[in-house]
Amino acid sequence: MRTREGNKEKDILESAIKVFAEQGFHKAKIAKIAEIAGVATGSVYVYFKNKEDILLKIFDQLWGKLYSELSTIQNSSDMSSIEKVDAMIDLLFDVFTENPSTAVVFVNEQNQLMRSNQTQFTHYYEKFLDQGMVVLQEGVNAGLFSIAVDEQIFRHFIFGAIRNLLHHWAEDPQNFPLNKIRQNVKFLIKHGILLK
Amino acid sequence: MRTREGNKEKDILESAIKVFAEQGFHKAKIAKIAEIAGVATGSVYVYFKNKEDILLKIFDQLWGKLYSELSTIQNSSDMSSIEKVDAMIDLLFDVFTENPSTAVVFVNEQNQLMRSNQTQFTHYYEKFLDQGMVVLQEGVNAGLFSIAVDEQIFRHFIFGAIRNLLHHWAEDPQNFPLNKIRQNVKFLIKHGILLK
Amino acid sequence: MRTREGNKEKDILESAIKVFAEQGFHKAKIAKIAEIAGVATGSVYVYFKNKEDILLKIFDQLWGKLYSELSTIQNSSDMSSIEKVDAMIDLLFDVFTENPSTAVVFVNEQNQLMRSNQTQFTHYYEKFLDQGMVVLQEGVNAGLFSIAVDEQIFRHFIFGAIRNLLHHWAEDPQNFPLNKIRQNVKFLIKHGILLK
Amino acid sequence: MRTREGNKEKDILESAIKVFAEQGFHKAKIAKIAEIAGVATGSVYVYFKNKEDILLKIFDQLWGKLYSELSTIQNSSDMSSIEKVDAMIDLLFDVFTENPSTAVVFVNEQNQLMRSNQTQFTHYYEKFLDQGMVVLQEGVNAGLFSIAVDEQIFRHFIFGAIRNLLHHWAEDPQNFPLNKIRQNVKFLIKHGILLK
DNA sequence: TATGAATGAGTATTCATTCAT
DNA sequence: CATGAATGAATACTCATTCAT
Repeated sequence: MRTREGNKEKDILESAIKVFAEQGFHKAKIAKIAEIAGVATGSVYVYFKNKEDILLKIFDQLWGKLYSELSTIQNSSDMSSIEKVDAMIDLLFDVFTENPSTAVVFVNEQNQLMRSNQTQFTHYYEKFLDQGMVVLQEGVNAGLFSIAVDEQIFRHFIFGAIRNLLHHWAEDPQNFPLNKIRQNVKFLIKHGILLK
Repeated sequence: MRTREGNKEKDILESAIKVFAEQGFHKAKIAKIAEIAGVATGSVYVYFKNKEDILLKIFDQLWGKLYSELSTIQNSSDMSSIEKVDAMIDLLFDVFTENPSTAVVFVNEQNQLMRSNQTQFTHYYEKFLDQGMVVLQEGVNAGLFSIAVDEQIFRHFIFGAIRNLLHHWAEDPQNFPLNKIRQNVKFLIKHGILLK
Repeated sequence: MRTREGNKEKDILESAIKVFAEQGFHKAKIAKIAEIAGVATGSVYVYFKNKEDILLKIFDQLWGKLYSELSTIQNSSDMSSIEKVDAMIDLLFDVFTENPSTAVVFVNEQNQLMRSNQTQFTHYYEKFLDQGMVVLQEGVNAGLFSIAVDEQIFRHFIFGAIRNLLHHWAEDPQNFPLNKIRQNVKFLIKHGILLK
Repeated sequence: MRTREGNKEKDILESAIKVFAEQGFHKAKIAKIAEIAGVATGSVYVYFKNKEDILLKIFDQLWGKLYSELSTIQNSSDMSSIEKVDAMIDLLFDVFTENPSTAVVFVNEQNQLMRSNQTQFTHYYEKFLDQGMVVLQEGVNAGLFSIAVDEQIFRHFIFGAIRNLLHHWAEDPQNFPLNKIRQNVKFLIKHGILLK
């Protein structure tokens, strides 16, 4: 049988994102992923080493894209550090808005995967985070950002905050309009909650 | 009773926290939890309905304690809203510092559990969050906190931030001294990253 | 604590008959039997060696009673063989009518028990059957009953027939009035289905 | 397919009949059934939903065959009702003689299964019994059979009698030559035990 | 490449039985 | 005798992975 133009690997990956988002990694069944992808169970193992490898490639794709786009922002010499931070936040929200299932998988599974698979996890993730650090450092150097905050701590602070918001948005999009979240995050990062 | 002293339920709960923290819920084996608790496998089912019930009771205990202590803070009429927010943050860091394994279990398992078990999840969690909202609202009413931020969004913002920081601290306590994290979080929440 | 006049062994036996009848032997739980009998789980093992022993004693009681009453019939010198056969059938129907749960347990469990526990099974059962054979033999000797039929075969024939009818009566007493069954059985045993 | 020839479903079914007959349903182990069938444990679940489903399919096969053959008898216009009854009895004895293990499973397990699984039990069983009723009714209408006997009662009478005899034959074939049983049953059904 | 029937290791849970009190 | 908390052996079922075709 000739598969027209079908990209089975892509089909399986997209199917897996849906199933992982709905069922969670552990409860997701390979047979179900294959069924939705329209391929045989065994075909999954033609393209992926095992179940975890699918998850790994999902994150590889995700962070590869995010890193690539962040690089573009970072290289925009006409943007201030403040604008770059806003653009970073927009980038995260844009990517996850377009791929809500991916957001759910990211929120629910990435931590566990990173724990059990420290060596294989995509290097794009670290590169993305490092790139973000550069933006922040530039702001500090330019006298725009406070030096009272440790960069590593800030990175986990802001990342955890956004991740949690995306999580709740993905579960209940109605009550958490993304634009409002986006504006609030930008404001909080810059000014905190204290007036003045 | 065959065993003179000892609270088996407590032993099992503490053992389970350790094992869940180390292996994650899915990979944790009941037999291992029983072994570490020093009881027979079957005894686990004398005190807990099933594996998930152990997790539920871990969170019930955790949020029960946090809610109780937050209530004390909230009722301290001699504290300003700003001091109360600081106290809340200290509370979270204190409790998790004293129970690092619980912190890991919280970070890794609570989301998944809440998804698959919305009805049974401890009500203390919601009460804790609501209590936190009251503190924030008081600050807004007192003209101390910005009204530019939606309360629900702020709650998930700050909660996600702290959770992520605790996660990285629990995994690598050396490189993330908790006191520094604590001070940075307090600062960021109040002032954000912008100078002035 | 003093138990007034309570005969715990009897209570447990009666409770067990109910539970075995409702759930079947394998699905019946000792804890449930104890609960209904109003005793502690462990007390069951004061009076019975194990679960199977309860069943053994149920049948011992049943066949002991049936054998005893059959002996009375057998010794009635004023009854003809035909009358004795009728009386035997009445006896079976009477005993099981008074103890429908026992009928269910007999029908569902005796075969399996006899298979797995050939040595311990109550000797009253065999004695009852042997006694029945004597009645039959007397009828043959008196020229009343056909000699075309093997006694062993007849014994299993009539016994299986009655057991099956009791089974259906116990499950659905409305649609199988016992008196009608009783009359039909007596007729069939004597005359078969052929007219003339 | 890894195995060239061989019908695994059939192998498992036949293996299960043997094991169920020897051990009884509850004591039978899936692993043992698989071993005797020459397949892996998991393969059992490729063909059967669960342990009970195997039993269900055993009875489906059994009663499907019996019903089919009884239909042939019933449609034989050249047989009298008396001959049809004889043929029915022969049919039962023939089928069970050829499959002694199936006879044992039937005798020991069908009642319990029908109780716990009223909805799923094979419809062939009821159809078989109904078909038998038609034969009997024809005999009554033709003035051959007594009308003193309720059909439902007769059906359970004769069925229980034969089942019990098969049971004892299956357990001890030496002492119960089937041909003798068969002849005796035919005689008893027609004439009963009374001379003349 | 693609398939899907076959595999078998792995584990939560049950419950008859025990025994310290 | 009576208790019931504690025990731990026993097993049906799942599902990621394989491999003959």
